[in-house]
Parts: sequence; C-alpha cells; structure tokens
Amino acid sequence: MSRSNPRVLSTLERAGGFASAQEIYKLMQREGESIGLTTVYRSLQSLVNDKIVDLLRRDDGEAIYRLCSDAHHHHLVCKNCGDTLEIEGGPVEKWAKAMAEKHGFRDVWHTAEIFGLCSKC
Amino acid sequence: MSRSNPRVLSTLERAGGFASAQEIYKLMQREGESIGLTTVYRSLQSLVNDKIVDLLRRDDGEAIYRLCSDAHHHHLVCKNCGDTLEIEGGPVEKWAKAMAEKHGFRDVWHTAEIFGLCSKC
DNA sequence: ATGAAAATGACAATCATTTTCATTTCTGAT
DNA sequence: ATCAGAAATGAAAATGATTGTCATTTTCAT
Repeated sequence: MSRSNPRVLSTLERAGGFASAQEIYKLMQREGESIGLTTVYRSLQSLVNDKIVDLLRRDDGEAIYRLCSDAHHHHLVCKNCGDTLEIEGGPVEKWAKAMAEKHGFRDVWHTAEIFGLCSKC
Repeated sequence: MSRSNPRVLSTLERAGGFASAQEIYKLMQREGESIGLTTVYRSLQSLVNDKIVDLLRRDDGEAIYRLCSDAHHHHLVCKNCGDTLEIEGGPVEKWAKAMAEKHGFRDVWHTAEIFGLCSKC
C-alpha cells in the first residue's frame, strides 16, 4: 500500500495538469529533484486509484495522467494534441442508470469519453 | 508501401471483428497458418491506413483492431465477477455526435462503459 | 531507542511494437 | 520463358514504456 509522493502531484500540476510518467520524471530531474522513475509510476498509480488524476492514452498507447476536478463529468479529447474539454454527460447519466437497473446492477458508475481531431489539428 | 495480407483480415473477421495483433497472430498459429508476427502488424497498419479497420486501445494500452462495419456497442461490467454484458448505446450515440459537432471535432469515436455489482454478486 | 511497516530507487524483467536485413515471391518487360 | 527490379516476408534484434524485485532507508508509534 504505497501513498503518493507529493512532489509528483505538484510536478503534474506545474506541467499543466497533463503529462506522461516519463515526462514528469524528466521534468523533475531537470529541476534537480531527486526521485526514481519507479516512484513516479507508483505515485501516479496511487493518484489514479484515489481518483485524483485520470488515466488516458495517447495515440501511441503511452499513458497520460491528467488532473481531474471532482465533479462528475466526461471528456472530449483530441487524439492528436491531447487538448481536453470537460463536457456534460447529459443523457448519458440517465442511460447508465436505466441500463444498470434493467440488468439488476447496483453501485454503478460509468465512463464516457469522446475522442477525435479538434478544429486546430 | 506494404499491402495487407488477406489472411490477416479474414482472421480478424473470424475472431469476431475485434482483436489485438498478438491475438490474431496466435489464432493463426493455432490454426496452422504460417505467418510471421511482423506481417500481422504490417497488415493491420495497412488496414488502418485504408480505414478498413479502426485502431483502439485497451485499458492497458494494447492496440486492438476492429472491423469498421462492426456493430458499435457498449459494456456493462460487474466489478466483482467480471461478467460483461453488451448493451446498446441508445442516447449516447447522439450525445457523442452532438458534442463533437458543437466543439468542432472530426473523426470522432467514443467509449462508454458502466461498472457495478451484478445481481449475482 | 527500537522494531515494524511503508517508501524508495537501482536494476532487471516483461511485453507490445518497430526496425533491420537477408531471403523469397511477385510482376512486367523483353 | 527469362530476367531484373520491386514488393513482401519473417526471424531476430532493438526499442521503449511499464512492472517486478529486493535490499536499503525512512517514518512513526511505543
């Protein structure tokens, strides 16, 4: 049970709230922080577990970590530049609830993300 | 410029229109087909290029290839026993399209999964 | 101070994917 | 049919992100 190293979260914030593990590691090194790559990965995993950051994938499959505000919302992500908009789920919320009920599921939550090319790319 | 080996596409079809490169390779081996992993990868890349298959990502980042004609659906997953139901997206489809349009996104796709405890658990 | 539990990080291992390169197959002109 | 060049193939090595291992260090309550 490992907790997150606070410097990792603070670096992710400084990076604009959007970076890969490797990028965070390199950034911390460049800034003279002494930390191991393993700890960066573990801290990020722990942050994802605690739902403090979201785990997404770049086009090439590399994991990218993004700070997440706590209100429930969904994302519209550009697959090229990674630009992300937080959007409302709208009908998705009711749909999820109805589907869960219909099949007898309890304690449900859901994810819904839209990916594509933004207008700039 | 390599063209796709037709046996790769036919295997993807036989696999239910949804599989990773590694899975397709293993499936072909099991069925006695003689093909190299490299060729499987190259063929799939070429099929993606020609927009005959879609390239998606599993949760762990592994690339999965899906026949474009394949019926699009979503999942209801039990977080305890892992049991999975394929469900209809219903209003999610329109929501995704509308959101993408509203923000000027092109070539969009989306994911929407519901998690919870099934009636047996 | 002391011991147990958690955190750390260097290093090795894993695994999907890509690159390299030598060999084989295809193709089309002669 | 023959031959040369182009394209396809696949074994093996390289790459690169991520995870596992494990000995060491730090934390913290007693």
